[in-house]
Amino acid sequence: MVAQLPYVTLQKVFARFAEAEPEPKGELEHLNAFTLLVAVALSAQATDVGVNKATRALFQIADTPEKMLALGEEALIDHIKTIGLFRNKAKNVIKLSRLLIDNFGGEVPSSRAALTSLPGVGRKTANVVLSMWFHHPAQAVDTHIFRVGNRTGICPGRDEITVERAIEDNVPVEYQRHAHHWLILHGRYICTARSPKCGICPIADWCLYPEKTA
DNA sequence: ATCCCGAGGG
DNA sequence: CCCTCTGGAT
Repeated sequence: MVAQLPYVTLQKVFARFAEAEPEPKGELEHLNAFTLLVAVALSAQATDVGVNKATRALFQIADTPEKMLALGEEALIDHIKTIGLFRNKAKNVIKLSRLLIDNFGGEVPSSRAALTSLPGVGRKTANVVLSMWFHHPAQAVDTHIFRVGNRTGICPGRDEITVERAIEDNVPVEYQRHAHHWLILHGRYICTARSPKCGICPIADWCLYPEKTA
């Protein structure tokens, strides 16, 4: 088993997160459900800053599946060239736009099965759309949350699905709605992959990391 | 387990 | 230079 913080401690941890940032929001720019889905798909192994820079102009001309198809793969590549994995992503976004029109009436579907049937959309991306757009109780586990969860002991797990369950089972219910963004922002700015900023960490008092490195 | 794959940080 | 970034498909 991976070391996990007790429930009473998690209450204090999340109360601290809530105190510092009462309404945490994602940092991926989008205009509607379609652009959110595309933005999240593009964000794989890329920074939100880089994705936003590319999608700003893109979404102005292509904010619907129809317009994305009209734009076409080559022109789409021109827009997202600066993002890693751009060839696969461009191909996926075009196919996905086609499928939304053919199979879902041009709308972004609201079930995990339907979402993950789309190319380039896996469990993580689906969970982000489900929770952010449809307000379903889904926990998306990205690279930050996986690292933070395991390093601190807040929501540990050998794989992403185990971490998802750790959040659902152990994070106090009243905090689950914002758990995703609290953890992600914490991982992005404080509990960074390299040289975490433990000196300014608001939850350092309860973190298991010092024990692990001792 | 491996490939995809550019930009930014340290 | 090496590592990391809101992963997914094979």
